[in-house]
This record gives sequence, structure tokens and C-alpha cells, in this order.
Amino acid sequence: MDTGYREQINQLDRLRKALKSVGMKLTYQRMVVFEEVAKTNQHPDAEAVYEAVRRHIPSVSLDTVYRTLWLLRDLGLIRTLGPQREKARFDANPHRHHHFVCNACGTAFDFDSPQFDELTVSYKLELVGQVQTAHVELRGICRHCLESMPLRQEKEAKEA
Amino acid sequence: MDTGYREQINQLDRLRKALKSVGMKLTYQRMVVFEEVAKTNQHPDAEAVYEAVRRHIPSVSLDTVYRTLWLLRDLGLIRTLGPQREKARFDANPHRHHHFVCNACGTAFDFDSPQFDELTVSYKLELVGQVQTAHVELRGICRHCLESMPLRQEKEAKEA
DNA sequence: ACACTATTTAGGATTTTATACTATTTAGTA
DNA sequence: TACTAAATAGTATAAAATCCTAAATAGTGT
Repeated sequence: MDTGYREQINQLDRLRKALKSVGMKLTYQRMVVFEEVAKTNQHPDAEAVYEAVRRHIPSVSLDTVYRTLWLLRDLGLIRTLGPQREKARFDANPHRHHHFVCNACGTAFDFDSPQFDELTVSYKLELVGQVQTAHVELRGICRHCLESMPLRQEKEAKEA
Repeated sequence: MDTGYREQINQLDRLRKALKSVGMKLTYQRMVVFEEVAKTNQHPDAEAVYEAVRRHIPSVSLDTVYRTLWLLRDLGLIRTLGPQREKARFDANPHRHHHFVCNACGTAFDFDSPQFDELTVSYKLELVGQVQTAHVELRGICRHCLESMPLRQEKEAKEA
């Protein structure tokens, strides 16, 4: 449950390297935000992270927490559950299908996959609760964004 | 791409039956909201649904659209992408894992599954974009909610 | 160790998204 | 056709996320 000391060191190191690779600074705020998200398995929302960080940095601003969370996501250090920077979206497609969510623009695409449709839920999972649906969620960069995104690609090129 | 006439009839029928089964009324607003969500595969957000519905019912209120969308979800006629009625949540667990999201309380649980870890993405999907992550999302009712939810169970019992 | 500068932050204003409330209207039923 | 519980419109309010600018800071070179 508790995050080991060694693992904490590793995490800080991952943060340092990731920031360096894109030419950004390692600030105390960024360290604390990452640490707070990393040490829990409760999937906190931005507000909860804000509260946790305030215990270490009482003057931290909510804006900083938001900026940092999205930054960490862009760096691949954390991920979000659900759509990207987006409000709830609705889907009435009654046929079995799966989703590809673009990490850049947030758009969600449906796709069919007989392979993924065959997912079956092992009995062990019934311990967690009553499963109603199972589907696969892919994350990545959609074709459209890949083609029109010089900024991101420049940043990544710096490192190489 | 276009929703066939026959399918539209089916959908209206599904709505009628679902509402009847829980003793709720079939209103014009509910028909139009459902129709608008059902006829697109663009995963509209609430605001987009509101705009679409207004073209048929200029006086419709945003509140009605929201209430109806969540109602349709509770009835199982539509689903939402991402967490339920929840803001973005963050996850720094670097180990491969999957999620169980409770449709009642919105809580997200991690779980491990060697079986799901083996998901591989067929080359065809690369047409959609560059896939970065793949994970399984289960939806259902968590153990905690199952035990403390007489309301919902009463409603479902009515039908039987 | 010190100074320099682009980056980052704090704090508050603003915008966006979602829900609450109540008088009026309506669907379903007798 | 009338009745009644349920649903809606319209507005107020709350909640969540982002924007803006002066002040502070990390990283770099000296």
C-alpha cells in the first residue's frame, strides 16, 4: 500500500529525466504534485491533489496543480481515466465496440474488434463487483493530430 | 453512417419499454434527446446534445438535457465515456493494470489481469492513429454499492 | 558564489460546465 | 374529460477549469 523509499527515488528520477528531455525546469511544486499522485492508488481528482499538495506548500495555486497534472500526463508520467481535458461524452451505439481516444485532441473514435469482443471476465473479478460491460480503451495520437502537430514533434526531437 | 428508419423505430421502442419498466413517462423531450444521441457516432457532449435538441424544441432547458442524459444512462440506453458524473481523475501507477468503474458511485478501482495484459493491437488499428496504451475498462456496480442500494433494486424489482 | 533570463508560479478574475429550485405544464390513467 | 403525479422551462446557483499578470525562481554561464 505504502510507496517504498526506493520507488520514491525512482519516481523523482523519472520526473527529472522527463523534464530535462523537454527542456523544462524541475520545480518543488512539480515534485510534490507528482509525488502526491504517485503515492496513492485512489485516482484522485484535481481538487484532491490540490488539497494534498497544499499540506506541503500552503501557498500553491490551483492553476499550478492543473498545469502540472496535464504536463505530467503529456510527459507520460501519469495517465487520466476518462476523456482528455473533456467533459462527459455520450454514446448510444448499442453494438459492441471499443474506443480509441486521442491524447492530443481528446476526440474518441469507435472501432470494431472481434478479437477484443471476446474478452471474458474471470470469476475472480466478481469480487470487485458485478460486471456489466467490458471494453478496451486505446490511447494514443490520432492520424489527424499526427499530421498537424509540429510543436510536439520539435520538443521530442530536441532530446534525440 | 445514417441511421436507418427501421433502426429508429427500434430505438424509440427500446426507450418506451425502458421507461415503462421503471414507471416513468415518455415525453417528447426524452424522445428527441435519445434520438439525437443515437443518430450520431461523434460522442457528443451535453452541450452538443443541447444544441441539437434545441433545433427541434427551441425552448428546451439545459437542465432537462442533463437530467435526460443521465436517465438514459441509468436505463442502459446510452453509455458515457470516462468516469461517471465525475471530473478527471489521475493515475500514476506505472505498472500495467486495468480499471473497474462503478456505474453507481463513480469510483474507479485498479485490478491486475495477466489475461488482459496480453492484449495486442492489430495492425489495422494503426490506421486510426498511433496507439500508446491499451487497457480494459469494466463497468458495473461495485461490491459496496451492491450492498447498500435498496432504491435501485426496488425499481428493478417492479418490472419483474 | 553571483548575476542573468526565460520559465514558472501565486493569486485573483473569468469562463465553462453542471446542478438546484419552483411555478407551470404535461403524460398517463380512470 | 378531468385528475394527479411526474416532468419541464427558466433562472439562480454551485462547481470545475482556465486565463492573466506581476513577482519569484531554476538553470545556465561567468
